[in-house]
Amino acid sequence: MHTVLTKDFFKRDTLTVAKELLGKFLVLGDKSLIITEVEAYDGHDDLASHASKGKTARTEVMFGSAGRWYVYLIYGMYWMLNIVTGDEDYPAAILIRGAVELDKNNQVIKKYSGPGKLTKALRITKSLNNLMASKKSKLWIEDRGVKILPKQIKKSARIGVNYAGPIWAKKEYRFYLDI
DNA sequence: ACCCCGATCGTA
DNA sequence: ACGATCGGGGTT
Repeated sequence: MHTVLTKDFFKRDTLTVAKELLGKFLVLGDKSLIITEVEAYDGHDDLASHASKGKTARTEVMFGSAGRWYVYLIYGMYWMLNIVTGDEDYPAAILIRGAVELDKNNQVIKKYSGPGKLTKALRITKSLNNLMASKKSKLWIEDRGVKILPKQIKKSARIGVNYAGPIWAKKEYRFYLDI
C-alpha cells in the first residue's frame, strides 16, 4: 500500500516525525528512495536552526504550514532539502540527509549519503521551495508499509552545527539507519 | 551595496 | 583534519 503523506503527518512533534521519516519513501517521478538519514531543526530556541534568528524572507517557510519543502543554498553550491513540520508559526523542519534508491523489485540501485549529493543527484533546487510535498509538485513522501523498529534507529548530534553553542550543537537530533 | 559565513564535500 | 568555494542572507 502506497500512502502519500500529507500535512497531518508533518503537523506533529518534529522529533517524532523525524524518526518516523526513516523507512518512508522520497518519490520523484519514476525514482523511489527510502529515507535513511534525517536531522531535526526544532523551534525558535534551537540555535542550530535558521529560524533562531527570527522570521526572515528565507525562513518564512519554516513558520508556515507543515508538509511544504524548505530548500536553501549552502556554501554557495549545495541545495538542502527540508520538509516543514509542526504547527503554523512554530518554525521547524527536517533535513533529508541520506537515502537509498530502489528499483521496482526493491533492489538497491544506489546509495546517497550527504544532503548536498542527494539533491545534486535528484536535481533538486530552489524551485521546490515553499511548495507542498505532493504529486502536484512532483516530489513527495510515501508510506509503503516498511516497518522500522525503535532499536534500528540510531541517533547522534547534528552535522556541521558547531556554531550553535554547546547545548544545541550537542542535541542528538540526527536520526539514521545502519543500512 | 556589501560583507561575511555556512544544516558540505572531497581529499588527506 | 582541513581547506576550497561562492551565492545570498542579513544588515548598512
